[in-house]
This record gives sequence, C-alpha cells and structure tokens, in this order.
Amino acid sequence: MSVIPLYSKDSRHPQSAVCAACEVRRSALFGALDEQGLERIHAHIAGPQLAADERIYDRGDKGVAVYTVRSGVVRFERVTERGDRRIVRLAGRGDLIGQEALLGRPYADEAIACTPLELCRIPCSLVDSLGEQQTPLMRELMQRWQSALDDAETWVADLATGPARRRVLRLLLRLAVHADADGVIWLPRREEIGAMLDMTIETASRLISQLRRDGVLEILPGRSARIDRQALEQAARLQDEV
Amino acid sequence: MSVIPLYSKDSRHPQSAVCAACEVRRSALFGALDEQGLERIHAHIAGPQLAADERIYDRGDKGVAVYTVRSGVVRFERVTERGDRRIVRLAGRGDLIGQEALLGRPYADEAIACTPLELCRIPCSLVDSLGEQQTPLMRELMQRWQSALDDAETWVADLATGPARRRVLRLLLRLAVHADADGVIWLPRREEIGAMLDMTIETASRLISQLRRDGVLEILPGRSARIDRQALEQAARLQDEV
DNA sequence: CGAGCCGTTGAGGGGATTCAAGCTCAGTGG
DNA sequence: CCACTGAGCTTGAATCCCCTCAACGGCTCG
Repeated sequence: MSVIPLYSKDSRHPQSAVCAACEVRRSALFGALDEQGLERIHAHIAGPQLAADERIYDRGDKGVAVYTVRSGVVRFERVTERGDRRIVRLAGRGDLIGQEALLGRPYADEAIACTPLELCRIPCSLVDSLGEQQTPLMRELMQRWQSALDDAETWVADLATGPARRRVLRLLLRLAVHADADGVIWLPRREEIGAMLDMTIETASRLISQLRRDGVLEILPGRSARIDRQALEQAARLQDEV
Repeated sequence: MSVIPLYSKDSRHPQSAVCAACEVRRSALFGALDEQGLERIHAHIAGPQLAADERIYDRGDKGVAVYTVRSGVVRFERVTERGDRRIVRLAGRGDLIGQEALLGRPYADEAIACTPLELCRIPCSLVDSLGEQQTPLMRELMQRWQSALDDAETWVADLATGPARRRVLRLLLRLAVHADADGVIWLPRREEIGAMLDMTIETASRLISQLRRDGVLEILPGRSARIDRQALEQAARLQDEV
C-alpha cells in the first residue's frame, strides 16, 4: 500500500498538529482528503476524552456529529422490549461511530465508553459541506446502508435475546410486516427457524405447534400461515412482562 | 410527501415499461434519478425471478451487481466456525441487497430466496458511472458503513450462537484484537458480558473463572486481563469440534 | 409402494437460570 | 485504626428450559 503524506504538518491551527500526530490517520475518515481540505477541517474537529462508562450519545438523540475512535472501546446498547439492556456491537480504534447523524437521523443506539476513550468529534455540517457534490443517488445508497445496519442490530436485540418462545414470537412479528393483504405470511421451515433463532428444529416445532393450538397461528399449505395479529401481539406482550 | 413522476412512461426500451410499473419505485434506489438518468439505465437492468431456495449469490463471490427486492423475502446466511448455518438477517420488498459489491468487495453473506422472488439486478458499473462524481470522502464513508454492517452480522453468527462457553471464548477472541502490546485486554464486567452474550452474570462469572483456572486468562486489576492467546485459540477450536 | 424429507411428539439428560450465601475490595466515617 | 457498607465477583444447590435421541405420521416422488 502506498503511503502518502495525508496531513499537512506545518499548518497554523493547533488541531492540525493533533491530526498530524494521530495514529489512526491512515485509516481515518479524512485520510482521503487533500491538504487544502484538511486545512479547512482542523479548526472544527474536537478531540474529547472520556472515562469508562461515560455516554457519548443516546438512542434517539438528534445527531449532530460523528466520531472516530482514536483509542479505547465503545459499546452500542439497545433496550429490549422486555426492558433489559443488550449490547449489540463494539467499536474500536479507527472505527467511525454515529454515521446515521450524517443522514439527519437520530442516533440508533446508545454509545458508551467501555474503556477510557479518545475520540475525534466531527460535526455533521463539516462533512455536509465537504460532500456537497453528493448526488441524491449516493445519499439514497447511504440511507440503505444505514437501514441494513439498523436491521442487523435489531436482529441481535430482538431475535437473539431471551427464551425460545419469546424469540419465536418476535420473529413472527417481524414476518408479519411482509404479510399480504389477507394476513398470510411466509412461514419458514422449522430448520430455518432454527438457523434464525439458534434453536433446534424440535424446539421450533414445539413452539410453533403450541402457538397453533393457542390460535395465534393457522398453518396453511405451501410454507405459509395466517396469523391472528391481535393474539400474536398480545402473546408477545405477555411474554415480555414480569 | 410529494409524489413526482419518476419514470418516463413512453420510453422506447421495454425495460422502462417494467420500471414504470414497478410497485416499489417510490422507495427504489433510483427513485431519486431524473428522466434522463432513467433513460440510460433501463437498458441495463434485468428483472430476474427466482424460486424459493435459489441462491442469489455466495459469500466471497466477486460482487458485480446489486439487487432490489421487488417482492418476496431474502435471507442472509453465514457459516459459523463450527460449521453450521446461521441466518443473520432478512430482506424484503424495497430492500437493497449486495451493496458491498459497489465498493469492489466480495459479497459478505450467502443470499438465498426464502419465497418466490422478483428482483431488479443492477450492474455495479451502472451505479459507478452515475456516481462518478462521488468523492473519496463519500467512498470512505460507505466503506465504514459496510464495515459496521459486517461487524453486526458477524456478531450474530459469532456471539449469539451456540452454548455459553463457546460464546465467551469467541468474545475473548474478539477482544483480543484490541489487545495492547503486552497481550492485555479490556475485560468487561460480568454484567456487561451478560448483556453482550445474553446470559446471566452468574453464568458469565462461572465461565470466566473456569477459563482462569484453565490458564487461558489471568485477571488483572482494573477490568483487564492478560490472555494466553495460544490457549485461547486452542480452547475455541476445541469448542467448535464434534 | 418404499424411500426420503419434513414436521410432530415423547422421554431423558444436561446446561443455564434462579435463588441464596459468602467473598474481596474500595470508600466512608466513627 | 478499624468497623461498616455496598458493589462486584464467586460458588453452591435446586429448578427449569432446551437439547438429544428416538419413534412415528403425512406427504411427495421415483
């Protein structure tokens, strides 16, 4: 890999010295910028340091900045429907966190320092102005990337957490989103349910049968089923209580 | 939301008729394009239909196209270290799949049709030419989005699969990546391990203690530990056999 | 009609949770 | 100085949930 001097070293602004000394600069977000671009940037980047367990942002906060992790470990947390915390991902040195802010979206997770932390805080406006030439197509693409990421994290919090019955109910809720007009959903094979929810086909079968007996589900030919949405939602709510 | 006629209806190319009739066009990737852009596109987009269980692409395949799901459900699979399949995410109508191809990366997962499927196949070259104005910064951003997505999916396959001991070992392997020069890692609180791996603090404690007794781990003050990387890797390998 | 796949159900065992007690250690105040 | 306290960790015992192993029924297909 060719190594190009990415950051101007004799700049006037004090932050530029920090950037020049930054050990993650080769993998940093702005590694691709030229000298002129960097000049404009230094003035606006802050390098906050956090202690372990300090929050960087909360889920739902209006996103106004993205961060690069210069050292330490960050965890992303969500609160499950049942009310308990679930850590869905970690980020470490060189990782970018809070990208959703660039799309004008609120932060998708709580971000919390696991260890003492050194960050680079980059205001969204900075990236916006640098990326003014971004086409609608590029923007649309990034939206989709973020949606996929959000889906994957929701998967961890919803479908990989709690007892088997709860996971099955949450899977059905999710499949119900793609239901057709008659409330008919695609019902996976038992083996596929197992691969989604990390359980055996026997357990999947038992739980589906149980839900069928409870009237939540009516199994139709051709790997499909009609669901009683009300009963399903109630069963899920009941599962999450206590 | 304002609804603009996005697709030209009197175009000469037959695909344009399909695009004009496409029910997901409002949420489609190219929804943002103007009429002229669409004219150039139609000729190159295919609308393949797949039966349930057909593969769209394999993990590791060279990515040459992205796809929009027009109808049906797609599952993303990975094979765990232990050798079994794990479904890490689903995609449905309107979702874009295989974005990593746009970055010149191989596909990150196996993508398989769950139901009969209608897709739009969009060659990468098409997006590249439309997005020629993409800056290095934008490209870098998309790289990071994909990395985060990949992390989240790996989390499902690695840390949310299998018995507790296996999950703890895989977590330690992952933390070992961020180890300092002395092989010292950040060791989470038992409660944090629980939130990452979906287990109780007692189970986490028992397993960490067991690994300490086995010499895999030496617990140091200040939420850190020195790991015997060889022993750790062997323990993980052993866990994945049989 | 037998073979094979998929789903269902039962019995038994094992792994994780629950409940409970005791431990270390840092911080506090008498 | 040392008892007191509370947070975090460890360990034990009992329970329960899920896995394993097994048998069986319905269905498609050669």
